[in-house]
Amino acid sequence: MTSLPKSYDPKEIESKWYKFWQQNAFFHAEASSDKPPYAIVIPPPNITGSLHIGHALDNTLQDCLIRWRRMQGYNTLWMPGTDHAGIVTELIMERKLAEEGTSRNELGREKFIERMWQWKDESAGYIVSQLQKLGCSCDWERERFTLDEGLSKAVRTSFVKLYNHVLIYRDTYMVNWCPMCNTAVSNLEVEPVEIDGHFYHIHYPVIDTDIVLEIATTRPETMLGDTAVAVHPDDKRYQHLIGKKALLPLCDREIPIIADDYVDTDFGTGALKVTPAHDMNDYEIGLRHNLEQLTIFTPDGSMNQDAGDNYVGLSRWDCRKKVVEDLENENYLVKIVPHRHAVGHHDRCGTIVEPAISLQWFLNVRPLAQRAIEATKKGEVKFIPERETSRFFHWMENIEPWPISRQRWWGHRLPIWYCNSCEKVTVTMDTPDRCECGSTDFHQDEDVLDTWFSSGLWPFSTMGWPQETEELKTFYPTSVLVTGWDILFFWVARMIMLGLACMDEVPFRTVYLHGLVADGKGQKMSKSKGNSIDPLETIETYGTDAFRFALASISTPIPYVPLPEAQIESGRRFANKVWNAARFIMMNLEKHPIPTIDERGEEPEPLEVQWIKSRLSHTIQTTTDAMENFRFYEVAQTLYAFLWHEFCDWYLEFAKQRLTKAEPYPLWVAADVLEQMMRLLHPLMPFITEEIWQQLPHGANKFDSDVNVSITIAPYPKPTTQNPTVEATMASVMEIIDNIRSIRGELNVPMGASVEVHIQAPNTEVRSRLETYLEQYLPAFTRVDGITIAESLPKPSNSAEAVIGDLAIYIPLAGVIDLEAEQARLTKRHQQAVKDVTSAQKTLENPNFIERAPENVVAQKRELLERLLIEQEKLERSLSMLTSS
RNA sequence: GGGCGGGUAGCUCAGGUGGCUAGAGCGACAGCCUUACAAGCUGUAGGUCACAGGUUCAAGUCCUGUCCCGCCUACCA
Repeated sequence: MTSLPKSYDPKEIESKWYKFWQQNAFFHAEASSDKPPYAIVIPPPNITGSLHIGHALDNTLQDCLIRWRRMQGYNTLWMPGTDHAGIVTELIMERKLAEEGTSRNELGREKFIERMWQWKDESAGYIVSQLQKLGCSCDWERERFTLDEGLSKAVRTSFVKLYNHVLIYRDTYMVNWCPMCNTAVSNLEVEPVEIDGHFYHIHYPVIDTDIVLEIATTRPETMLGDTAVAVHPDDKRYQHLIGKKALLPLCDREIPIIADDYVDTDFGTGALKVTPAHDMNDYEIGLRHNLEQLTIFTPDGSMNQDAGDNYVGLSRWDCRKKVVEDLENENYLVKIVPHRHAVGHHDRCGTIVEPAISLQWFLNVRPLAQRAIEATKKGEVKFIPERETSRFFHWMENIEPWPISRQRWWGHRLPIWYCNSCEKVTVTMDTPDRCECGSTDFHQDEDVLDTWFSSGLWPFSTMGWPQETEELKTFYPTSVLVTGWDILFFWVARMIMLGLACMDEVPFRTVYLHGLVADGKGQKMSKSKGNSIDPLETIETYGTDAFRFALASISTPIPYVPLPEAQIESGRRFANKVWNAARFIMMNLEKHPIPTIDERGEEPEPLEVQWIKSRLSHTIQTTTDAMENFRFYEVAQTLYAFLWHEFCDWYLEFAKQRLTKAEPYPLWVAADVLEQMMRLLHPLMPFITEEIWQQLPHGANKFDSDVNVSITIAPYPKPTTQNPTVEATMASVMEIIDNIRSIRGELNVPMGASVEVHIQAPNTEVRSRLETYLEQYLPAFTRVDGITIAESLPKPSNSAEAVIGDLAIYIPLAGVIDLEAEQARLTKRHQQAVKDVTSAQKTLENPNFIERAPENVVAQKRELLERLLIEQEKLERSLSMLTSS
């Protein structure tokens, strides 16, 4: 008896094979090789993080590509690694510290970083082991971490290089400031969220007049930092006030009334309070009019001394309340109206960001973006789906300087030193020895780099840059980058820019941007929404292969791919189906072992063998094309349909039938087809395919001995011949079987009951084919009591009938047949036939169609109509017979 | 305000350059433990392809407009 259990149990099998693969270093890429290179760098997950559904999809697809190319004989490198993920990771640590009753500031920089490394060391293996559970065939010997020595050197090297090209500079500018994280962030990290706020209308009295100006603001507390009121120069209502001064309520400060085009006369009251230190637009107005920039917030988002004695120390929100109260008490508040508007939130911590003026380091990305655009236009990088290209261009064309310094500790410290004597700035790889002024006393910049800076170097820093390594020569530019469309700007764009800047070459040839996993309702899965599937739990319940197959199945080009539980169940059922097909074949192979090639005689190829080979070839072709075009859902669907509905539903039934007649050859072919299917399926379902593949017969009678070590390095199947004639013949046989089954089903013939089948086949050639094949095949699918095939034969009384073109199939059902049911059945078929005939006739009656449509289309239509007319006529005749009898 | 994606069976989705009688999975219904598989087998039902025009011999597919849904993006305080 075979060792395969009745149901597929993934647990043991999965851990067994992953170890085997690793021990044999199948995933290791050669730094140089005769094989063509194929490389993917992993989007590095957070070192302290755990596998979420987005990772699962992303890495499954990458693994599919990598395994597929490896089998195709490429020298494949899947470069793995992790990211230090600056701000998020620090935030989590800070939460931990708070629980311990301490804080980052209490610990101090050195101790804090020590803790971070400790935590990193503790958790580093976690995410890696999860990726391995998922089956990822990464080259783990090359694993990298963004804070590694090598990668840190890459960061410093690129920084110095960019600085020397005057692309990195320091500037005082308005940036988005997170009061929670106490750092500047880039505008990409700011997520605008629509919130229900208010419009506060406030009176600003104009000095030396009785006039009051009414301004409207959503942030009344910022008035404490107002240094002007602006109106549009053409606004008749306010023109006469330009040049006068307004009295700022609560502050007793006189501020100028200025004219600026920026002001929209139709919005609000048309009078704009100007807070140059706390609003991007006001900042620019301030620069134009040389206004004072009055900062009223502290870095942690409360009011500073300049907000005035009444407000100092209050939080932004408490201050707002108090300002509104005070305005009301002093009769400056006109009204408060509800107003919905977008407010920027820090995407890492959710805090409302504060535009603030600060001294930061910037990377001038404009020239880099220009190069990236040109390279893309030249086709050096291709985006899939193509629509992403326009999103990429749009962002690149409107790009702004990137603030790269972060007032944090966990990350790459800026390689910038300030002389303690003369203030001179030195940017070098390591601490400078001495300053121009002769001093040897320096201090390094306190800030670290935006995490995305080091991620931007990932495709080459992981391969040893700035050294000129063999890996870089072999694998750069990499082949594909696979990630979600949501980080096109964050990461992909930066990699392209930095790749061009540092390597003079784009980092990858193709960018495949997949959708984001959504729940059954189409909502993006996320931990915060609580609608997320836990990949590890899913793997535990369904098995990795089932999960991976489900993920591949949903990978259509739409932006949000729904992953309902049922999809994963479907994956599991499929795995089980695969398992049982293999089980069936192997059980029978024990009884009918495959002879070696020498022992084997010339076997005649029965129709079904020719058919399955042709279908397999077709499947290989479709699957390969789909893989080449990143159509993973099509790969999954094609393999599912072939394996289940052609191989299992039909071919194995044929093979069974042959076995009853002691004809094992089709079974041997089944083993061969299964073996090839395992290879086709391997990129999607690595574990079960390895298990089955290993159990299939190997050796002289089957495969080359040097590739039979593992399916991971077995060749990906290539299409052979396809045989349309055989396929057509088989299709007609199948159609007859389908019709007989349908009649039995609809007329409630019990499973066990045998029926006679009479077939009228006027065409000689068709008749002889049917005589050959039906005898062989029919018993495999339905119980028959004898088959009669003739050029013309009478319809037996009390028989059911099916019509296929000029064929008529009669099944005598004396005593069983329900005449009414049969009449209903035929009537329905007839109605459909009439409908189809009418539609075909309409087309063919149109002279323009005959004239202008391609010949083959016209011919096809004619054939169709002919066939439909015959069917219609036959059905009519049968119906009239039925009603008259 | 711009731009993109979507609206096809009860649900979730396929339907590259227009051309066989519009498909799949899941679900529903009916019947089956037919010794590979009940995570299975067999059969059945279910669609005026969002709407309105247009181009064409031919439109789910191309064009225009409209209506919904989602997303990206923008300095309207």
